[in-house]
Amino acid sequence: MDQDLSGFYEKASADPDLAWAAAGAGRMLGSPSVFEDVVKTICTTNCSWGLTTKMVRELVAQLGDPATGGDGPLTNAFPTPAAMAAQPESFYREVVRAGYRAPHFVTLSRAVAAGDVDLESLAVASFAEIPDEEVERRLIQLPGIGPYAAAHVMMTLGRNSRLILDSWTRPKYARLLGKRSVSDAAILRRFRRFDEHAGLAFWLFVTRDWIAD
DNA sequence: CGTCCAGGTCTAC
DNA sequence: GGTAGACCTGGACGC
Repeated sequence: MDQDLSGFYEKASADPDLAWAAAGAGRMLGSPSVFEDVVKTICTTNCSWGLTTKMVRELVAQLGDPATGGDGPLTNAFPTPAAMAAQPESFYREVVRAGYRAPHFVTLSRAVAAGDVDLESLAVASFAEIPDEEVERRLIQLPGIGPYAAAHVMMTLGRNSRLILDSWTRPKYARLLGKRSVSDAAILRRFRRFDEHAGLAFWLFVTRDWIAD
């Protein structure tokens, strides 16, 4: 919530389809840690939302620390990298039901727990210190993270340049335009004017109806 | 009961 | 650089 989006609002107010957002819309809610957002985002890939929440629920129920999460199993904290690193691949397949994502969770959590991969620095680094290109490059290097997932994680970091293009946003955008489908190139062109806020502009465009007005 | 596919990614041409 | 194929799961849908 501490992001300064005045630059975005300036451009949004000049766009008839997004002028409404200039009243103060615009943050993607992030998790307490980048690790948590990365894991959760992997859980959104190539599956139903129902399965996504099921996998996350299982991770939290099985590996989350009740002591730091409040009272009771429903408020467990999200598992730490170390807690996830201690589990074998079979746990992620058989208990979490993560399927082919299982080895990704093992590789990722062990790399983070061992200090070989530093995700949390991405949350505090300034745009000058680590430009979006570099953040995206590092994220895509992670197992199970591709262009879609990198864009999604970046939004939670307040890095709004990349567009979240997936099987939900693409048809939603096309539907809002009254078209059967729209190419990615056309979508990118439409939001190019928002520069470093292009991803946010696109996201607000396709989620506008989530906000009652 | 078989096929398709959902908030994709990765490998191999 | 662009693109088929494979890949876990589980709910929806057709037969």
